[in-house]
Amino acid sequence: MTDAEYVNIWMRPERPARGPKPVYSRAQITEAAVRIADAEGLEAATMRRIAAEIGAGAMSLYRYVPSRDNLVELMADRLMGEIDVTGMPSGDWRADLTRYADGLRAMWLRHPWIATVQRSLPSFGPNQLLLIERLMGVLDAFVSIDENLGLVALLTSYIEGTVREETSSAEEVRRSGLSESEWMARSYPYVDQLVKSGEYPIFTKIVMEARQPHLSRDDQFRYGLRRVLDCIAAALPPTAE
Amino acid sequence: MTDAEYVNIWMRPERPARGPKPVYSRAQITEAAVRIADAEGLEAATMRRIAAEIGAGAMSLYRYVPSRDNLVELMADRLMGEIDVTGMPSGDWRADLTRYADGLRAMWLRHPWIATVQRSLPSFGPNQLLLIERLMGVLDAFVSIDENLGLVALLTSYIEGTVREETSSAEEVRRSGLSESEWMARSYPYVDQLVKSGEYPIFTKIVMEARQPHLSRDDQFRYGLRRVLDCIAAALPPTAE
DNA sequence: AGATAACCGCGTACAACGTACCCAGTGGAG
DNA sequence: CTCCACTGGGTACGTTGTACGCGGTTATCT
Repeated sequence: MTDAEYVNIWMRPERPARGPKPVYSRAQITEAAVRIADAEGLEAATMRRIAAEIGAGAMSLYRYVPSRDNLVELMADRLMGEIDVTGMPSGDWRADLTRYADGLRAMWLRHPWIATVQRSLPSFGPNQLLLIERLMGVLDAFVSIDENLGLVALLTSYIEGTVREETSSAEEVRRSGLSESEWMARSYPYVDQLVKSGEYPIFTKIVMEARQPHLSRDDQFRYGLRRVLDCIAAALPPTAE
Repeated sequence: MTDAEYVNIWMRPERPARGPKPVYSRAQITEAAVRIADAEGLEAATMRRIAAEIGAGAMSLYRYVPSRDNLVELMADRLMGEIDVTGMPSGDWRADLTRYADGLRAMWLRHPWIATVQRSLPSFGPNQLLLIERLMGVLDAFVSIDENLGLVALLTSYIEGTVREETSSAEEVRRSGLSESEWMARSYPYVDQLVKSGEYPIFTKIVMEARQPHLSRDDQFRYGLRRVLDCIAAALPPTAE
């Protein structure tokens, strides 16, 4: 079986049997790539840039990783490892799911570039697998596996959807290369024109509302999360609480 | 004001005052790009490829669109236009939101590449604006604008989250260039190894369950949607029904 | 009517990307 | 010791987005 015949990175052995000791490692490369993506966006994490970060030649990375796409999969799984799900299920499903929600959101806020990579089903890295076991273990005693999948998907969708909205404008500012105030000044005329046209009353209400003092992002998230958890509670048998 | 100073495509006028008549149009270019992306994925919609599709030179496109990123924004807004929200609010909020949900999901299934483009707040294209007005008009009479934003976000997150899951493995197959059966055969050893290890009982349950006959995707979606709508109903005042 | 300036389509060119290929050197297995 | 599977990495190729400039076209101004 040649390297090209692997369809999944996780099956490919990292260390060879013979030959000189490798100087670098998958973990080290992944770490460097994540560091660059955090600071300058995923598109800045090019093979040459990552190699330079760890002091290697560009082509050396391909001894450890079959392609850039696969490296991004490694990066995504590394991020999953940041979500603390130890001790789940604890017996208090609400507390467990809240901890997961906070952890997932915090991870996304640390690594907003994760929004641009779509994970696919077959890419079950070790960290993602562990997350699935622990997280779905929380409701496993109460509902069928199908129901469990649906409820976890609902929760995760809520978290990812809201955090996507939270980070998107910040990412846009970063990608444009403009300062935030300058970017706001550039965007203003368009929004102002829409508001003044009078054709978009609800959009206008949103804009006006956005200018008022609000709950913090955290509180807003918690508020919505409580609603989702209530929704989940309604799907559980009465024995669950 | 030079072209470079526009921060938003929607402010840039399409037609000039003087000079020869343009042969092409933004709409035509966007249409061609969407057609290519549907058939071969967003990454296949390169500037040269799009230009070839409409019989133009590669650089001609830049007379109509400032950059490829902006063209993708145009494409995304064109897709928003496919969601039928005419006649909303109709007075029956459940029916309205169900129609929106079905429309959004169907659009994503037609254009799965939309998952890879992250929309940002400032990019309010005409179709997106219209969608916001109609969709948020549905609950506008019952709740505050903040509450409305939260509920619509919850609904949209559910739809996009589930449809993302639906399309991700199909997209993976397409990107790999393998046939579906060949791809399944390649993936099998890894999943099998995980199952046989005995370390992932819940993952194993998921895999076993997936081999059994199921509700259709549509029915599964409708089932989850009903749960989300019930959750929304709980947040509305009693006068809403 | 003629001059002007703003626009048109598009060919050429360049930098940056992922990565195929090749090389000389290295160290465990026989 | 010999062998060869492996190492890091240099060179090179195809593809990408797009800056620039050309010669032709047309609405506006003198």
